[in-house]
Amino acid sequence: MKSKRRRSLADDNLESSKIPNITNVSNKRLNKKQKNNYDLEIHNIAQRLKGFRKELPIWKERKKLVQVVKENETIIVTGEMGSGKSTQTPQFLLEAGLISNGAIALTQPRRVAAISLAKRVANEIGSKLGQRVGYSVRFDDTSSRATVIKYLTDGMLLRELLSDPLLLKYAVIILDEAHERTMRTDILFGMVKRVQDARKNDKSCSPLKVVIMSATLNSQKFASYFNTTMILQIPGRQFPVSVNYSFVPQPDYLDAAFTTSTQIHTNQPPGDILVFLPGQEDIEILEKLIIEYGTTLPPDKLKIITCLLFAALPTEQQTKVFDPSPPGTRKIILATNIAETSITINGVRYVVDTGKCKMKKFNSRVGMESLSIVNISKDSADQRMGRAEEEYNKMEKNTEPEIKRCNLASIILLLKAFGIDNVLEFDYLDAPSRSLLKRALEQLFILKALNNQGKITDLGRKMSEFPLEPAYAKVLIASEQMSCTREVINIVSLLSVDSIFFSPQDQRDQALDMKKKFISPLGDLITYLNVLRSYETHKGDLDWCKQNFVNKRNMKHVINVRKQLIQLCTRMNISPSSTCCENYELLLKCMLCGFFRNSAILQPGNNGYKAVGSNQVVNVHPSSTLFNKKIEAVMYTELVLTSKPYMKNVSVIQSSWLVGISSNLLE
DNA sequence: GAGCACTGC
Repeated sequence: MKSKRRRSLADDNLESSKIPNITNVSNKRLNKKQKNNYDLEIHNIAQRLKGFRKELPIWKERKKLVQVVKENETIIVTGEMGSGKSTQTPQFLLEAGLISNGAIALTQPRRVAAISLAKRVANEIGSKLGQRVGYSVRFDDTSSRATVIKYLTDGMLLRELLSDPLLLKYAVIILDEAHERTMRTDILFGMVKRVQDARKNDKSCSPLKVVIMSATLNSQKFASYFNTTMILQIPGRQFPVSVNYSFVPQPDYLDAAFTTSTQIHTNQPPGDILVFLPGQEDIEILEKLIIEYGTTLPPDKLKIITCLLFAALPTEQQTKVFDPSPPGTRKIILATNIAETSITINGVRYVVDTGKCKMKKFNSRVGMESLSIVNISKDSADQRMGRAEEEYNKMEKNTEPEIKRCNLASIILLLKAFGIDNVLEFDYLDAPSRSLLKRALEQLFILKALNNQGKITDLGRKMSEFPLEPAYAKVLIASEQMSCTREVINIVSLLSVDSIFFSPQDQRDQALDMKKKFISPLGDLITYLNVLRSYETHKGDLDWCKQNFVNKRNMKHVINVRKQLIQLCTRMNISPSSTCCENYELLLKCMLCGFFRNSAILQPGNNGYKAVGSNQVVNVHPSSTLFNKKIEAVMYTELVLTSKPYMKNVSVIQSSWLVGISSNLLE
């Protein structure tokens, strides 16, 4: 446990709040005089920002940076947050005239980061967003032909590889936040190496420069993987931070978090407290404890207000953390790791870190995912800033990369679509285990995305075009023959969010009650369709959503996904409006084309279900509308291991449908 | 009759 002064959580955007953002102003409605004023203002802002740029630690290194990029194919740049590397590196290269034959791409693992960096840099070079500087994230692309500096999510660059295998648009690719080791960045490492080689060997192509940017830890590993010795270290900014450690490990982290925060409250000067906890349950328990403690405080003490922060919380409640604490109060924010990278809160002076987080692991043997509480890595702790010293030394240096612990089916299909036939021998920075790879290949083979030689099929190539897990893409393509594409698009979109419902703990019964009117006897998938239909009848009205415990933010995402899938289907000559009307039997049969392995048969007696593929005993999750319903045969989209193996998103099927199902599948 | 870290296309 520790408490300390905390620096801003923002990376390179320390001053962005002080800068008026005018990049979103529409130019169309301005008259000529206004237009001139507007251009002048952009110019003025860029001038003012020049001062800020010169104060960044990376400014002193700019000549060296440009020189090493000129002299090397690949370089590693390390630097802590606030060094300015993400905003300045592309500008230095641009100003040095290094990119006459293509643009600069800079990838980020998160959308918000890509967007805010692009806005910031657009202001700095005095350009309108979407002109010389732009960004590209899912559902939102502001880049144009004029764009020379493009910020994009790692997933977007992966998608661009499908249509532009040599990335010829770009002269420089910068992979930022490399230490985070998302599955997508890990694949990009191998792919940019290949693209670099391919362009070197093809005299008609210009060479590709690669810059890997990461936190200081582990730069050597990147250097040897990329066969370079060029590591440029940028000093970070200095912040007055004091770290207080607990002398002994804390067995009960929740109790320790409670004691530490209340001690800070009684002994330390005003300033808000941010507490990192692994999940919603702990957050809610600790809130109760703190509120109770608050009632015991003498009237002359600061009052405590609590704020909760986790991803599943509706947006209005999330934004409460940004309200400044009223005079005479101290705000205690109880958060998951959403506050580690994604959200910046002003006014926080103390951080209490339990050092725990939840991590998803995929068990390839049984094909189940589970979520467990684990110790965070040093990378993470540094981000959260320090913690009990003894425990810190015991921590793993880095979080285990995603590629070693997640389901690889979709990423393997993408590699196959890139023309990598032998995915076992792909040049991974860290290779995933054989069993994870085998499981992914098997799944793709069963879906007929791969043939028995492991080569990608026409169907597999089509599937890879969709931003969906392979089974969903398969169902979508199968829906063309079965004339139910409209319904499948809806279902697949609805399944793209964690939950379309919101159920606050204190209103659980009301939430369940409101859900009843949507319930279909055929199970969860058709129930979701009913919710979507009603949501659209009410035009997405916020009050309707609240009344019915429907998560508006997630529904908006559903609508966005649907729009994208409709566009993709149209482009691929799959009519997105073909409908089975309300022939749900046909619809569920179609879903079975992707999920036939995910079916289970009710066991005699009270022994749950037996999964068809693996013969293991599985149970209907209590959140399902089919819980306790004793259906003869069911199909599910997800199997999770918690206290038992549970099936989620469960539908009624007939066991007779399973006979000969694989011969019915698309070739 | 259980349990819902966080991203991304």
